[in-house]
Amino acid sequence: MEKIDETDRVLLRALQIDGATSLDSLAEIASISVNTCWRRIKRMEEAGILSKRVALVDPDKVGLAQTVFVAIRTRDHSAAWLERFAGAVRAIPEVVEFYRMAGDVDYLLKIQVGSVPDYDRVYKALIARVDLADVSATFAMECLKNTTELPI
Amino acid sequence: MEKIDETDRVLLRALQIDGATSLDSLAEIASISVNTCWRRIKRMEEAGILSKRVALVDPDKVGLAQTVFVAIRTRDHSAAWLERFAGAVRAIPEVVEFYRMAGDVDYLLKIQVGSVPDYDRVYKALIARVDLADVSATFAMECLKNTTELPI
DNA sequence: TGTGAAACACATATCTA
DNA sequence: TAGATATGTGTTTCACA
Repeated sequence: MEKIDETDRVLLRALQIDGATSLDSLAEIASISVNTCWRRIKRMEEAGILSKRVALVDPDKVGLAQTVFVAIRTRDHSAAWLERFAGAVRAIPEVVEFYRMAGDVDYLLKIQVGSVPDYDRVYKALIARVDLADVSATFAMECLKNTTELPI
Repeated sequence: MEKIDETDRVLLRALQIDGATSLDSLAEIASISVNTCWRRIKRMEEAGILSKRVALVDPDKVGLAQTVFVAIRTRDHSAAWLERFAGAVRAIPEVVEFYRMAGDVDYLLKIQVGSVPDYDRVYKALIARVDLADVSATFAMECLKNTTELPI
């Protein structure tokens, strides 16, 4: 693991808020030269600390305001089954997050769709592909916070 | 609501994957001139469809690999209480997502920390600020997918 | 919509402390 | 290891046709 000092953290915080911040501004914020700043960012990109730059799209504005959390219990716990299951779920673009959990729920999915009927289509696609013991959906009524900023 | 055509969608898809894609490439992908491309993107930025450009940081590489989902039930359901509660929760940087839910869980938080003891500190900070009926945490063992790309 | 030019930003080299 | 300076190239932004 690459080590990160406080200056790196300052850069990461700024880039998490605005990924288009210029090198000039970043150098000023971190009180280092533009040159050093460029080298640090390049290093963090190469180390995979800064994984990518993306544009964020407002879900409301494109008709994808419905967030659904889906808790899944499975029958089969073999490695081969998991691999098949994980592949199938990852391939569904509406599934934006997907975790294997501790506790009595085996997997948790976060699904982003436009409406409840849209969710139903994703649900059907899901159960058509793999055999699941229990699938239970909970709908979000309101998004109070959703950030890509990690607490660095 | 601004209307979005298929060309806009092509641009959004490309920018969701790589927010640093040059206007030249975007224009080529969408088969439009650089100029038109620039104007479309500007329009979508102004309309808030493209909400921001950010750099994504790999949680593993900065020691924030532990994701915790916290289901909360409340005693008080007044608007004033909700406002106070929402403000307090939003201000906690470890809380990266926060939803008001339908069903028997009132709120769901996604918390990003480095370890279980770190989560405990966030938990204590949370219950110190607001009175909650029931708080139950579930830990993620493995992240199988986590994307900012909406299924546009 | 398209052209083009000015302004800006990036990536790298070289030299210095 | 970090900073100053210089420079060719690429990119964005915008006025005008």
